[in-house]
This record gives sequence, C-alpha cells and structure tokens, in this order.
Amino acid sequence: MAPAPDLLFRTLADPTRRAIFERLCREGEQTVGALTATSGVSQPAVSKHLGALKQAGLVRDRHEGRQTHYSAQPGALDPLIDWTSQMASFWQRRLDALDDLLKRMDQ
Amino acid sequence: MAPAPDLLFRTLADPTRRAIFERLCREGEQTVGALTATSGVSQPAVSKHLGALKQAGLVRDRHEGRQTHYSAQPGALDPLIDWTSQMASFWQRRLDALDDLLKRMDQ
DNA sequence: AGGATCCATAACCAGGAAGTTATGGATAAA
DNA sequence: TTTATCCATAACTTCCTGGTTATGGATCCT
Repeated sequence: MAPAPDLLFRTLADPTRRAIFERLCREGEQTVGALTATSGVSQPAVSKHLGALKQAGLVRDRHEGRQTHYSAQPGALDPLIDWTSQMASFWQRRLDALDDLLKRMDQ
Repeated sequence: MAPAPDLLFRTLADPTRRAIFERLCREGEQTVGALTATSGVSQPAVSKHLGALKQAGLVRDRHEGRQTHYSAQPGALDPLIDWTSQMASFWQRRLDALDDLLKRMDQ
C-alpha cells in the first residue's frame, strides 16, 4: 500500500503547523507576513512550517516580488480520507461477519 | 471548535503506533503478546503505544486472566473525518465563490 | 508451593523537532 | 544609490518522544 498517509499525519500532527494550514483553507492565499502576524511564533518558524507543508504537498507557493504567497492544495488530503475510510471498512466488514455469525446461530 | 483532532493526529503520527492500530482494525482483538510478535519493537514499547492509543480513545482493552486483549474503537476516527471534510468544504466554498465571480464577469 | 508466562511500569538514553536569534539575498521605496 | 522590507536559511538550544533494559505484580501450570 501507499506510504502516503505517513507524511501527512506527521506533518499535520503539529498544532501550529495545522493551524497555518487550516487558515489557508479557510481564507485562501496568504503571504508569509500575514501568516506570521497571527501564528504566535516567529517568522522563521512560520517559514519552516510552510516548508514542511509544501514538502507534504499540502500547500503551493507563488512568488510575487519580494513576497511569497502560500495557498492550500485541495487534493492533498485524499490519502488521509482514503486511509480513514479503509480503517472504517475494516471494522465494518468485521461487524458484518459478526452479524452473519449471529444469524447462522439463530436458525 | 473541538480540540479533538489534535490528540488523534499526534497519536496516529507515529508509524509503529499507527501500524498497531491498523492491525487491530484489520484483524480485530489481539493480545499484547500477539501484537508484539509482529511489531518489530519490544513488548514495553508496544504496551506504551497501546496506552497512547487508549488515551486517544482509539482502542479498548479487556483483561482476561494474565493477558490483555486490545481492540480498535470504531467511532474514534469521527473527529478526523469531520476535520478533513471541513477543510474540504472550505476550499470548496472558495471555488464556488470563484465560480460565481467568473460568471458575473462573463455577463 | 514453586516456576514460568504475560503484561505494565520505572528509569534511563538518544535522536529529532520546534523554537529562537542572527544573517543575507532579493525586491521595493525614497 | 541608499535604505527598508520580505522571506529563507543557518546555527544553536531545549524539550519531547520513542526506544531500550530492568523489574515486579498477577495469573497460569506442574
């Protein structure tokens, strides 16, 4: 299977980083400066988080003059959705099996 | 909003721990010994991971004699699903807005 | 009862990760 | 051409976490 969820989980595990990503999802494209203003950490810290998010494919960057605009990358969460639904399907299947068993015992 | 996804992301970020959880989802209830056998780490390490998973509400434990059986807790992933779909809805809404804008510009 | 097995906890260690300050390169403004 | 702003990178520090071994309590077997 794809080792894809791993990087996503690791990247989204940090609250500060996840907050940055959430804000990009909510409000769309933002500059580093704008993100720094509300993040509660220093500008270099924000830059590092953005680097991590970018490496995980969660954001895109666009350079414009001396500022860099970052935006959330929609499809990037798909592996996460796939993983959760797969886990869900696993225990669903096991519930079905249990159901079957009970039915067979019933007759 | 609920700070719920935080603990989930942090707990599932570790590959070893996530592997244990995946196995419990796939194969159902398992003893600590059985989980240790295939985890690649020591028994105390497995016990600690199971403790973390339990604290996050991802697993349940059931004591039977001298062994402890662990099983995945289905609904525990719901906050994760909620979070992802919320993020998805955010950029969906923004795409809709863009669509509207383009339509207005068109006429 | 005595020995073996299963698991959890304690104590400790090492690596990584998130934060900081310092700095420099590139672009905009004066 | 200076000067100021924006961002990224480097260097360093601190702390958390995942791993280990050692140990002990509880239960099962002989």
